[in-house]
Amino acid sequence: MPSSRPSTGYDPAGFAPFAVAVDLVALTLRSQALHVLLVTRAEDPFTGSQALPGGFVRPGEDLVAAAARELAEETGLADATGLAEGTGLAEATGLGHTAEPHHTFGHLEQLATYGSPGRDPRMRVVSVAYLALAPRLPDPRPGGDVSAADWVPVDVALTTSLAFDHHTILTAGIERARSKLEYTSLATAFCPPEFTISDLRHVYEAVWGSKLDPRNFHRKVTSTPSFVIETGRTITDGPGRPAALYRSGPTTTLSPPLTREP
Amino acid sequence: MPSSRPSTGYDPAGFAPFAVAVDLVALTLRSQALHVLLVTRAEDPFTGSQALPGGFVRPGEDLVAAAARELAEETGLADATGLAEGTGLAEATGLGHTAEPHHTFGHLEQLATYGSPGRDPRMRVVSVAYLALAPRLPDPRPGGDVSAADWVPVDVALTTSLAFDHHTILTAGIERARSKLEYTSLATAFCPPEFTISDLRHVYEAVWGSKLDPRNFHRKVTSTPSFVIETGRTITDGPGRPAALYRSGPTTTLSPPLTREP
DNA sequence: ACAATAGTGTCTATGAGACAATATAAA
DNA sequence: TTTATATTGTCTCATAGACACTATTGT
Repeated sequence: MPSSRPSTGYDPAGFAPFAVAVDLVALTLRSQALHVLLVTRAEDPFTGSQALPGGFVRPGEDLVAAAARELAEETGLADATGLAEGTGLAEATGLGHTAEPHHTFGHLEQLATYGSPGRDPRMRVVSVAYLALAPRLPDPRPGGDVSAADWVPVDVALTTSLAFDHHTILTAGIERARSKLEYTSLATAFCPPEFTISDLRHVYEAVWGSKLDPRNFHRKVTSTPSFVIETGRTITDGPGRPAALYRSGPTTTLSPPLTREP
Repeated sequence: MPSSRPSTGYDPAGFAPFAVAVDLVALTLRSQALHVLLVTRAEDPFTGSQALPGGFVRPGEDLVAAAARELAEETGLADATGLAEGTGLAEATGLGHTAEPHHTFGHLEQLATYGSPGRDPRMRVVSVAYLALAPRLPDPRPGGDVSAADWVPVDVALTTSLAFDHHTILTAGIERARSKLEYTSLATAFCPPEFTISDLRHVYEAVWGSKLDPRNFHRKVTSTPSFVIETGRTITDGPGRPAALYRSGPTTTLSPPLTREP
C-alpha cells in the first residue's frame, strides 16, 4: 500500500506512473459448447491479432465498472454497466448474489492482475483481468479500435495465437470457471432466470467437457438445499416428459462439492 | 488489454496515470495461533494507524518481485526476494511447488487487486494484494516509513481499525487461506522443511479455529498419496511417543478435500 | 406403439467421523 | 507407575456412482 520507504530511496510523491487496464474473459454457452469473446485488433500493437476485449481504466472509474463498461461496449448488452451495480449481472468479491430477488443472471468477478514489465511493448501496463459469465448473449458488435468481435469456442481460442499475454489470462479464466463449478452454484450464471435441470447439466458438461449421469445429477442438485428453487412451471421441448423449471436459489457454496471425474 | 476506443473518445496515448502498489497479508503461526504482520505508519496519511505492509511498485519491477521485496524489507527475512524466485518461498500462480526438491517452504500468491477511486486520499492508487504464508519468522524490524512492525493475532487485527481499505484486504486474505487449506496442500507452507503430523494439524486448527481429531487427521493425511513424505527420522518433544518427521510431497490438490466442520 | 427425455428408487463401494486399543516416550 | 502423545484398527453412517424402473411427452 501507499507506504513509501525513504530508507530505500523511494519517494512517495514521485511514484512511478503506470497505465491500468482491464481485460475480460467473457464466457457463454452456444450450442452446448463453451465460447469466449474475442476481438480482432485494428490498432498497433498486434494489429490483426485476436485478443481478449478490454481497455484502459478511466480516471475516477472503479475497476469493476471499467470491466462492465467494456463488456457492454463489446457485447452491446443492454447496459451491462448498470447490471453490474446490482440488478442483474452480479458483482462478486465473494460470490455474486448481492440482491435478494434471485432473478440475477450472469456473473462478473475479478480474476487476477498481470503486470510484468514488457507485457505491453508500448509502455508499462498493469491489467486487471475479469471473468464474466452469462447466458447466451446476442452477437457482439464490432466498433472502435477492433475490426471484429466474435464468440469463439474455447478449444479453438486456446489453440489460437492471442495478443499480449492473453493466452495466459484465458487459461486462468477457464480454469477458474471449471473449478468454481465444483464447489459453488456458479453454473446458474450461465442460465437464464428460469431453467431446467438439464440446462444446468449442459452447463457442467460444456465447461468440464465431460458427460454426467442425468439421473444422479438431478438428484444431487435438487437435494442440495436452496441450490435451485422449483417455480412450479414446466416446459416441454421436443419429445420426452416435460421438465420442471427452476430458478437459482441463495446457496452459493456446495458442500460436498460436485465432482468432475466421470 | 491496452485497447483504446476512439469511438468513446478515449486516447490510448493519453492514458490516465495511476500509482501501482502492493500490499501484503503475511500470515504465520506463533504459539499455535495465526498471526498477521502489521506495521504502524509513521507518515501521512493515517499516521499512527496500523496497516498491512506494502509499498509502490518500482518502474521495471515485476508485481510479485515487489511483493517479495516488501516482505523481505519488513521481516528482515534473509532475502525473501531471492526466495520468491525459486529456491524457497514458492511463487504460485497455480500452487507453488516450482522446484523439484520439495524443500520449499512458505508461499506467496496474488490475492486480489483493489482500486476504488478514493481508497487513498492522496491520489489514485491501484494496489495488488499478495498473500504470504510462512513458518515462524523472526521478529520484524521496523524502519523507513513505519515506526513499528509486529506479528499480531488475527482476531486482534480484525478488531483493530486499519488504514485505507486494509481491513477488507485482510479479511480476504484470511478467508483465502482458510478455504485453500481445505482443498490444497497449502498448510505445509506454514511448516518448516521437516515437520510432524501434529505440526500440520496445529496449522489447520489455528487457521480454522477448530479442533480436529488427531487420529482421523493422521489417517487422512498419510493416506493421501504424496501429500507428505516420510523422512524416516523421528523427533521427541516432551512426553509421548516420538513423532515421525515428514516433508511436503508434490501433491497440491486434495481430493476429496479436508473438511472443516468438526 | 416407439422413441426420447424427466424423474424416482435401489444397491454397493468408499470414505468420514467416532472411538477402542496399542506403542513409546517423560515425570 | 502415571500421563501424554503417536499411530493403528474397527465400526457405523452417509453418500457418490451404477443402473433398473416409472412418468410423460412427440412422432
